[in-house]
Amino acid sequence: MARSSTDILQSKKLRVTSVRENILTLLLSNDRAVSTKDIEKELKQVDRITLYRTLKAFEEKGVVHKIDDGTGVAKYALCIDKCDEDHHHDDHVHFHCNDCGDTFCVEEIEVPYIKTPSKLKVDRTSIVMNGTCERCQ
Amino acid sequence: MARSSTDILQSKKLRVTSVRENILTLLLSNDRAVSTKDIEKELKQVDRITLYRTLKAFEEKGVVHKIDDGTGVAKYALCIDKCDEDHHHDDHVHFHCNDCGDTFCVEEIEVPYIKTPSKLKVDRTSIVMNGTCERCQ
DNA sequence: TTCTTTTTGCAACATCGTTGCATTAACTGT
DNA sequence: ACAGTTAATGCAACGATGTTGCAAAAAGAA
Repeated sequence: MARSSTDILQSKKLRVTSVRENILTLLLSNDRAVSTKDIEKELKQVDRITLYRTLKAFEEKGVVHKIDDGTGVAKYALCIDKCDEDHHHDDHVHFHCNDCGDTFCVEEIEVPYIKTPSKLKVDRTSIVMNGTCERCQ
Repeated sequence: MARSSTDILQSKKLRVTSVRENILTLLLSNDRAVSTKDIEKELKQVDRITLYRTLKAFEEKGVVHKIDDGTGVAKYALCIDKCDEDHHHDDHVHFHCNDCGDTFCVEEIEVPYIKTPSKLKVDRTSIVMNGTCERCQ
């Protein structure tokens, strides 16, 4: 049950650096998915390229998962503990609010089984919902 | 039941130009969704900017719908006759083959009803499946 | 502390998409 | 068929997102 940024990095065998700790701390304090722009705005000293590479490293190690909410900019959210480098637990629905623009994971809903034509071999199903979130109604 | 590119343009009150007819003809002859790059490759004389604007116009009039299959590049597919400028019939699943890279609409499957936390007001649900298509197995 | 490996930051580049503006082509009414 | 209006096209320039190569700096191991 890693909860501090340092713990998470060490448990995933990632070098503990201040950049990584800062990014991870920001992710820990957000329940919504954040974009690279969000992070750049918060952590002004972080180099853009480093940020991309850090997030890629996090993704590969199962620390975060990347969310494509249809807005065209990638967003990232912390993986819950089930994630590792082999398997991402992002089988939940992602919700994007058209008002505030926030995107977050809806852990309550599992991706349902959808019957597909037998000719197709389905590996992954991703569901994005658009609408209005609780705060914006 | 508009089937020729000219018919489609006229029925949607879009000016009939050779660029539009060429793009539309290409879309008509493809069952898979095509990217701007695909179109540029086929129709070399078409200006990139014109292409983007044409596709945007088509989208607004309900001639095509834009598909985000998670690869980062937008793809377009002809709307079936139900589409108009107010409502897009893209409530079907989109399937992206990881082998050949093709993306297409799976008209057979309607987007199922998914029970959501009552706090969320859902306007739209989009489902993208990843896997292997019939030809690639 | 020293050595090795990774990370960082810079520059430069690639791709996707948009905006402004002048030119050209398509439609409208007569 | 023609002139006038409106919309589409093509060019240049720009913006946002993301990547690669390389040298300097920092982390971890001995």
